[in-house]
Amino acid sequence: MTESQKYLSRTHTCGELNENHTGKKVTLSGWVDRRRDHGGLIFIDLRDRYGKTQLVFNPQRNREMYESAKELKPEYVIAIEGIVQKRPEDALNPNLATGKIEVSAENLQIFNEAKTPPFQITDNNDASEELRLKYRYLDLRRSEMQRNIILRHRLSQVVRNYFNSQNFIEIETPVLMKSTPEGARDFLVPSRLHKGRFYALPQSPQTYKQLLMVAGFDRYFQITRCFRDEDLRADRQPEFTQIDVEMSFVDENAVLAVMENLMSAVYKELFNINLQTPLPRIGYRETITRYGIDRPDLRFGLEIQTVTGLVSGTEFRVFNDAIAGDGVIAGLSVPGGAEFSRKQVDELNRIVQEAGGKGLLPLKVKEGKLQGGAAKFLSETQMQKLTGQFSANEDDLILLAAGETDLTYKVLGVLRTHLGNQLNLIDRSRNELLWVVDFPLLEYDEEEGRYVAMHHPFTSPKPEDIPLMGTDPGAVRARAYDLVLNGTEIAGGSIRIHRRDLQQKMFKLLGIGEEEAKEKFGFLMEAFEYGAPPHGGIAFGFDRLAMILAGRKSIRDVIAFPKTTSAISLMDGAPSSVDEKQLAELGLKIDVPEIEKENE
RNA sequence: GGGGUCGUAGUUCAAUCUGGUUAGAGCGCCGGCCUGUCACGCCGGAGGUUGCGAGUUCGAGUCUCGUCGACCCCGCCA
Repeated sequence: MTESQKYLSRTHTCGELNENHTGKKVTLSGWVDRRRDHGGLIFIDLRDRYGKTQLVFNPQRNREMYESAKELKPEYVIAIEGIVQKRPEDALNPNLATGKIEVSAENLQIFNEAKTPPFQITDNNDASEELRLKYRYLDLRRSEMQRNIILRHRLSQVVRNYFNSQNFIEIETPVLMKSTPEGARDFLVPSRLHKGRFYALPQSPQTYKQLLMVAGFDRYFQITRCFRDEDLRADRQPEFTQIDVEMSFVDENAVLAVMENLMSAVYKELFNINLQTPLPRIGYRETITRYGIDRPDLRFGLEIQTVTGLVSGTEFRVFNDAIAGDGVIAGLSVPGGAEFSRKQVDELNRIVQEAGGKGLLPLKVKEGKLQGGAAKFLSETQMQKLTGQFSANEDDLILLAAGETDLTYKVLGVLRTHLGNQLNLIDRSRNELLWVVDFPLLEYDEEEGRYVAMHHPFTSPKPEDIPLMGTDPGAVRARAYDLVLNGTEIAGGSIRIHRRDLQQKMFKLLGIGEEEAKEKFGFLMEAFEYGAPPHGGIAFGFDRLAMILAGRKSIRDVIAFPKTTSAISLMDGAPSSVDEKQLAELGLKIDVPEIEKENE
């Protein structure tokens, strides 16, 4: 029947028919979503990416159609020709865009039958992610996933339109590039023409976009894939997408303003939300002391207070040791926390210790006084000042931590995030964007015994801090900035070094010798000698941005074909071993004791 | 590299703590009935190497060890 039949070409999608089409002869195609067989009457929901439309097979209207509808099972791919008719008044479906009409079938074409899928293609899908990933093409049929992917598409369109309207040029940069030191592990690609040599996949197009600035493309952007061979997380995949941006003849303010306008366009176009700009800016040091993290979630308070001076001069060793060790005493106040059970407080203590801290000193606010192990060391005045600084009220719980400065703030940051979630303090309807600025240029890497770039080696130091490069490298601040949305870093960038001498100084600080610098970055250094403009830029984590905008907890939900936390593609089995012939062509030998057998 | 949660029917889970008869339920699937359903309804049925391997035991889904896999976190991710 299907072979001899003329191909039925759709005239409409499954999401667009309404009462105005009543009486029209139409053809729809799509997947059978559900069949409701009443014996004497069969309903079928036909689904495509635009929506669902109810088909009705009435034996009194068309006996043959009715009989053939009995064969139809979920996920069959069909075309149906029929007449649009209004539904009876008492059989409307207000939950469906097409719920006022139905199509009475007159002609059916089955393009393809379908096996029973391993999980049902429904919105309230509870299949395991493992199964969804293995059958990703089925998972992607679900409207929830389609919404995510379509939102991602709309986001990329807004981005392209915005940058185009602002005179930016989209330029593609190589995916096969030179392996560079510093940063993440590279994915390597062997070369057949040059055996024993390797390309690297870009961790980001950083050097290329700087060279484009030297070339005079003073406003560049690209939505591009980046690769980092590191361990995965809910918000980290080995390949991910960046919105990469670079501008010439700009300072921080110009870059930030362009990006704020981009975010305004995104919220306006996608959600019709007017974003308040300019966005707040907070210094790195300040965000650490207030939130214990460089990407604070501003959707809730619970700010950290530093009380080192306030509790000095006591007999309490924990405080005095911290002070003597040049550390801090800081904490936060939990509203109503005095009612926590012993077990709950122990749990918080455990979290702090897991994060590397020594522990917490809990102080309950009861009848205007503080209760707890540390309380007996505090004078009446100190207690009052403490409750004052924390703005603590009756039955609140002040949690203090004492110790080395960076660690103490870090553990309090972990504690703050935990409490924000546990106590449901996070207002999920809010979108809290902010800039974190004035990052340190370098951080000391204990393992390597040298300074490493906090951002990357091309980040410019603040001009007034350049003299410190020789004397106190750790104190040098960078012209770097991060954009943070609801506690997630969604973009990071900097004003770059554009002079060879300063770049060389930077390499030297990083322990990259002149030879190595020449060998790895000689092309960039040379370019700087032919007239490099001052420039700077930024890169957005496109997947993370899409994830947050889609209200998801994992970037896997906004990536069509993501990998598992062990970097495997469950659908196609990548990575896989290759045959000897391929290896021989590349001049490669595998030196792994036991190559794991691929499943299937 | 480290820590944690999980792995039982096609699927989502129960039975595991406290070892003991035939490993249950919802959804799906198959068959039957049903002309206004839309998560249709009703009746019946099929469906299991309890991830894999070893050990303890008279006896293991259950306890122990190993291993594989998924997910979350730390390290790592300029």
